Amino acid sequence: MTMDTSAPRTARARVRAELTREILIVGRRHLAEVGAVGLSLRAVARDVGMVSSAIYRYFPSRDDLLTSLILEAYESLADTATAADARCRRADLSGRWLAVCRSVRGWALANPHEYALVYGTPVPGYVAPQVTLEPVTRLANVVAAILRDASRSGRLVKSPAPMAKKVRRALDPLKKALTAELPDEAVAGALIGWTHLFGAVSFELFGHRHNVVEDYSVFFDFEMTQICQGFICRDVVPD
Amino acid sequence: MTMDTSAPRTARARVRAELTREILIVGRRHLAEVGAVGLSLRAVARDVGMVSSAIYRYFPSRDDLLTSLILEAYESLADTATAADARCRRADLSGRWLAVCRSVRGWALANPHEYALVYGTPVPGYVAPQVTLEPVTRLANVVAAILRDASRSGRLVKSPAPMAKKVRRALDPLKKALTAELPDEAVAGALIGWTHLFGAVSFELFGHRHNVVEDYSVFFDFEMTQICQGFICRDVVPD
DNA sequence: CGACTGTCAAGAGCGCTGCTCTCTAAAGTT
DNA sequence: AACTTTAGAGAGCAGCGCTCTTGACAGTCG
Repeated sequence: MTMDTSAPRTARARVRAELTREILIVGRRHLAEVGAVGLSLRAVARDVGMVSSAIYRYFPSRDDLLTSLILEAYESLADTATAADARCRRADLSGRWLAVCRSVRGWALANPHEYALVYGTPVPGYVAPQVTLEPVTRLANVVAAILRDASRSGRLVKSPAPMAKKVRRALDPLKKALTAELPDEAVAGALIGWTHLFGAVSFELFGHRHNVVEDYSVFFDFEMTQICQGFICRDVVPD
Repeated sequence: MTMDTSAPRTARARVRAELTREILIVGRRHLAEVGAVGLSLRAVARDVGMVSSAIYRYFPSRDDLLTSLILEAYESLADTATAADARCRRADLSGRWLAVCRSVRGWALANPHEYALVYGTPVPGYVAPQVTLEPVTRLANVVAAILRDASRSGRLVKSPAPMAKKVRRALDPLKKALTAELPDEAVAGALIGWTHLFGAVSFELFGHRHNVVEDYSVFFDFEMTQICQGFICRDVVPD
C-alpha cells in the first residue's frame, strides 16, 4: 500500500516508483486544497495526467491513498516537533515543552487539512492500519525525551495531587510505552498536557475559540505554560 | 432554513411541518448510523417515502439539513449538561463541574457522530450560520453559572500564576460574554478546563487514547478533577 | 529471432451522489 | 369559478468510487 523504497532494478519499476511518488505529491496538494472528504481519485488522476482507472494500479482504493497521506502527515509533524525540540538548550525543559507545543500548533495552522485528517473526525469507514502507529510513537517520543531528561535532573513535579491506585493502573499502557521509570504523577501530568495541546489546537482550528479569545497565540502560550507545571517544576532559566 | 415552530394555521402548513419534522427524525437516525459525510439526501428521502427531488422543497440543500442537525445536537448536549448540573447540590462546585464534564463525555459516547459533527473536523464548504451561536451559549452558560456561584461564595481560585497584561487582554471577548465580573485568573482557568474537556473527549472518541490509557473513565475523572483546581478552590465537601 | 508472460493505460460501464428543471395536480385565495 | 401558490414526480447533468475488458508494450525464455 505504499511506495517501494528499495532500489528499483528494471526500467519499469523505476517508472512505477516515480509515478507513485507523483500521485502522492498531487494527492497531498489536493488534500491541502479540498480536504480529506473532498479528495477525489479521479481529480488526482486527471492532474497527474492519467485516466481515472489507471490510478488503481498504484493505489487499490481511495482509502489506500488516504492512508499514505496520513502517514506522510504524521512524519511531517514528527519532523517539525523534533526539529523544534532540537533547537532548544537541553536543560531548558519547560522551554522545550513550549517549543514543541508551538511547533505542533504552527504545523497545524500551516497544514489544517493534514491536521484534521489525523486529529479530527476519523474518515468514515476508515480504520487506521497498524503501520500508522510507528510515526505516532516518533512524535510522542519527543515529549517522552523531555520527561526522561527532567527525571534525570530531578525536575519532575513531586506530588501535585495524591493519585488513587486505580488512576495509576489506568496509566499502565502509557507507562509501559515509556521505557524509563517515571513517577506516576509526572506521567499523568504529561498526558494531561499532551491532551490539552491537541485540544487547544483543535479548538482554535475548528473555530471554537472564535468570539472567545482575542489573540490566539498569546493565550496558547499561556495555557501550555500553565499546563506544563503539572509535570515539570518551575525553573529559573539561567542565562 | 429551519422548521416553523409557530402554530400552523392551514392544513397544508400542518402537513408541511409534520413532514419537515419527519425528515429531521430520519436524518438524525441516518446521521447516527453513517455519520455526517455519509449522510445522503437521497437516502433520507427514500426512507421518508418521497422522491429525491421533493426533499428540496423542505431543505434547499444538504448543508441546510446538516445545519438543522447541528442545531439539534447542540440543543441536546446543552440539555444533557444542564440536567446534570441541576442534579447537584448548588454549593458543591467542583462536584457540579465534574458532573457536567461527565455528562458531556457520556453524551459524546452515546452520540459519537453528533459529537463529531459539532466538535470534529468542520464539514467541507460548511460555515456555521449565526443561528448556531445561541445553543453554544446555552452550553457555556452552564459552566458560567458554576463560575458565578463560585465567585459569590469566594471559592474562585486566588492567583495560581501571575498573568501578563496581554494574556488578560486576550480573554476580553470571553470576559465580555460572561456577564458577571470575574477575576482573570479564574476565567483563564475555566477556559483551560473547557478546552481540556473537549480535548479529552475528542482524544478518546477519535482513538488517540488507544494503547495509552487503560480505563478511560477513570483517567477522565482524574484529569477533569485536576484541571478544576485551576479555577475552583479545593473544597471539603460537607456531608 | 519469435513466442510467451506479466504489466499497464485506456475505455466503457454500474450504481451512487447533490442538485436543477419542467410538468402536473392539488390546495388555498379572491 | 378563476387565479395563484405549493407540492410531488420524473428526467437529466455532472461528478464520484470502483470494476471489467481490451489492446499495446516490455522482459524473458526456448
